[in-house]
Amino acid sequence: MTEPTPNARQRELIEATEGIHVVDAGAGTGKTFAITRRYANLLREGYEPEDVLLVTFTNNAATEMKERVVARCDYSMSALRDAPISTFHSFCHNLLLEYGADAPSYLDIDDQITGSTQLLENEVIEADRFRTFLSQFVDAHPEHEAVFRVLNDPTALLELIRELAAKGVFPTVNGWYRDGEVSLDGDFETFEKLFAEANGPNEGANGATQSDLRDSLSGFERNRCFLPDAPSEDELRDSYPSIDDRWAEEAFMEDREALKEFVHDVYVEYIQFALRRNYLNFSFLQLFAFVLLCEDHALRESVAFKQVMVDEFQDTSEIQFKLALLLAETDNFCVVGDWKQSIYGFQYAAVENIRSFERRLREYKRELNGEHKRVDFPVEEVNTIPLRRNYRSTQSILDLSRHALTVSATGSESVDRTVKDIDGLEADTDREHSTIAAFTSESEHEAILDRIETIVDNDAYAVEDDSGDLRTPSYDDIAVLTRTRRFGRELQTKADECAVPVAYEGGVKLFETDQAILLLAWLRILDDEDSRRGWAVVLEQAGYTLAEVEQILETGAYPDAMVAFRERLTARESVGAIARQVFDRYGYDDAYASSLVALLQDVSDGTTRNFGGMIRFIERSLDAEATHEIDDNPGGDSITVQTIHAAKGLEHPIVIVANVNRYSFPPSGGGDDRIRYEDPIGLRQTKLSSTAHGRPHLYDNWRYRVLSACLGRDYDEERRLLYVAMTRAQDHLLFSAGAEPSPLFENLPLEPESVDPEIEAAGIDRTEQTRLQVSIPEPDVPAGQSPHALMDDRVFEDRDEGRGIEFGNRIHDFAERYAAGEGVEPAGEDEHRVRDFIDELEGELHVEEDAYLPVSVGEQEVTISGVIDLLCVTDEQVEIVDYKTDLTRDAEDEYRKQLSVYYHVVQRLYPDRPVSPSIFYTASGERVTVEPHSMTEISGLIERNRDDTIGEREEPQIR
DNA sequence: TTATATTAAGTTTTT
DNA sequence: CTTAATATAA
Repeated sequence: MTEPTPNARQRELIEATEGIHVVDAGAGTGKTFAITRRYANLLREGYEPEDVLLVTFTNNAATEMKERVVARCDYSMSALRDAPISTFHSFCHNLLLEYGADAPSYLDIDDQITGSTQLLENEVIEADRFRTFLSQFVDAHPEHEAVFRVLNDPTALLELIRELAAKGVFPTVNGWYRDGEVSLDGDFETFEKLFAEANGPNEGANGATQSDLRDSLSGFERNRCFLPDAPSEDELRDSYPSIDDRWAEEAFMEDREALKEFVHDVYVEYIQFALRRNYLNFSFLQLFAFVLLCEDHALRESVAFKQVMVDEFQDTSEIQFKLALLLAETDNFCVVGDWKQSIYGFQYAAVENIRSFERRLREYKRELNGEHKRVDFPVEEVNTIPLRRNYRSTQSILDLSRHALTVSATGSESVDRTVKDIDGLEADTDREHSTIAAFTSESEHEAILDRIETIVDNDAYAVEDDSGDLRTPSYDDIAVLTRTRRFGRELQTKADECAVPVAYEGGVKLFETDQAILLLAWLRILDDEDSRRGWAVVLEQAGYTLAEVEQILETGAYPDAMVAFRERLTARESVGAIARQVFDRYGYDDAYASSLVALLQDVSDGTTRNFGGMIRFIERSLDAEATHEIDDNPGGDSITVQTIHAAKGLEHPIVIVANVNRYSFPPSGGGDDRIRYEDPIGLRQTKLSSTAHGRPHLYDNWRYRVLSACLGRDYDEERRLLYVAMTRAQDHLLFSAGAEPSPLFENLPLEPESVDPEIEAAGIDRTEQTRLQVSIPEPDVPAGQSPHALMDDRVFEDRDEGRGIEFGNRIHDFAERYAAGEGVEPAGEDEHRVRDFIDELEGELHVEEDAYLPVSVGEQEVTISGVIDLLCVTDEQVEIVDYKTDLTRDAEDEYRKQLSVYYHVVQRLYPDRPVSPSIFYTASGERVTVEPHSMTEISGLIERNRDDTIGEREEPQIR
């Protein structure tokens, strides 16, 4: 790809190598391009790579940056290998490895970070360790009993610790680090303002009506039980239209000493627990790096950089902003981001970092310079560079996307921002061919698939190609973006049934796959502890009826083959090896299986055969709904389905924003954490344990009730998500909702069309499964047919007019070997013609390619398989050749069916070029191109064929 | 306009 | 189970 010339703004960024710069880099404005150019420019100006810190959001981004920098400067990839182009986390990791041994001592913790301290990456394992820690903790601290009882989910505490760490609140052994405690107490003055805002009277038709706060406190006592000190609803809502101001203080002021003590002790002791077990989590990495840089002035000054750049600044947390400041030696400080695309609040990203950059910068400098000067450069002058030219989308898409940031997300919410307040982007392209539309349907999944089918090959949805021309769209050009992962999975299932090619991208719940369930069952069998449960799964899976399974479990008369298999597993050394053998046995040879093997091998240290531990790990992973990135890209021409989060940074010619429904976008329900840390009210518990009425009981915390009524819910991030989704689109943008669209959908300036999908939602039961055969040695595969099964058998009679199958085989054999370049000599006229024919072909030749085509027939999923004689592939096209030794062309209609199957297989392999199936008649040297049947026709042919032979081709019986 | 009942959900994911 | 938005009754 040739790099374009930077525009004026980009050039400003590239050349502004001194001073503080905030780059407001809108979507698709060539941000990465400009950053890498700026980096290269710094090197050109004489900076060494080790002078320049460039922080990215992900490791992938770091690698990509390096690659792009290498392309623009004299340094090689290996020269930049150790350059500080990395994520905050890996920077901190390296820093601690090198200088961090005593970092814990600044928190008065004696344990050290040593060379053997590992980064614990798997959160399921960490949760497990945390649970272990917590049960010990409770035993050791009976004084915390009252707060501990309040917890419903112990791992929520771990999440709280992560949150505190991300916000720079750290414990020391005897208290809190620096002014951490102030944050925990919250800020009453700020809260008072929120209270006043929520409590301001509303404007009614005739005079003032009650405040939002008074309104939302109606039913204050319904379905809950407060401690006796709580005011009654009548007391609380005594005055009208606003409640009495004194309630602000009454609610805010609360004795939280016990709570703070509890959180403190859990926090600091968990850090100690982790250090003693030689591990750190991602949060502690940043925590210790910050403490180290804060306290060790000599070290900070020695590692500080002459240049600091932070990419994706809208996704940084408070602690990361502060880390960046500590790492800057001068005011050569450049942050790049787009507040409109800040969608990682749940990972404690703080939009304010970029939205109120200057204020935070000054605030943090003051804070960090408290008793020692740590940020030794002026922060008064900040230059803002807006990147507004968008190289991705059409103007109409960009114009609409601004509305996303101002739509109200509920029926009642009012957004106090208008479209005019949003800085718009300007499209680089003049083309204005975009279709922007919205549709609703009772059956949304089908409606989406239906729409996809109308888009593909439809010039009304033409998309711009690399050279700026319009071309016809294919599946590849379409992406369906969803708020929740669940909808994407559902859509994928539906698409499989309707034979629409889909590639789901993003994390997969690995432990919910058949593979994992089966493996878990076998581990249970091996473990003995819960072997009945394991056997039940395995037997049922093998096709035994429930009654039979019960009987086998009763008598313990397990099938011999299974017992033998168990013995073989027992001999295995490691869990990884066991997993591999199980998958081999069942014929699982896919990405899920190999990921499972790798993961289990990884978490089990590769050596232990601790089945109990492994079973627990899998169970925990199931509980936690843990997801794993699986490299399962089938390739080929297929639509992309992914979450909006996963799509960030990407672009697609055609985007369908799907599932914009009530309860889904924005998602309903809030967290039910019992201990929370919220700005500006600080640390709170939603329930209180007390024996006020004799028995211990969990009371609702009336103060929290009032406080949270003042905070309300903020839907800004949901709007930004919608914005991100919309700005992924290059050419066309569609929105889809079901029976109950979200206000986000209804309030967009669009006129939704209600559609009735025509795509047949044929309730196809997938029969595809792989079973353990107990008496049949071969694993059962999907009902298989060869393309010949499609054909009318009569055509084979007398086909070769006496030349025979033997003859045909010989010619095929010769053709295969000759095409493969084996240097065989032709014998006979047919073989000579084959040789001449092959010699004429230009392109890459593939012989005897296996072809599998899944076809939905009625309620069944059937896989047609066959062998393609010859494929000739060039950049422009792909030719399929099937040799026929027939003397006549009488059977051509039948052969057409066979070639059609090959055609569809090959077309999926090479979606970008035309595919032409043809027959080469060896008897005449004639080559005939065949018009392939459509998939629907093929499935019809199979059905007809099957009906003729009913009863003959039954599913292989199990057992 | 306000109080109560009903409803239908249960995120997102990188390090 | 819990939350919060909305429909409905008063």
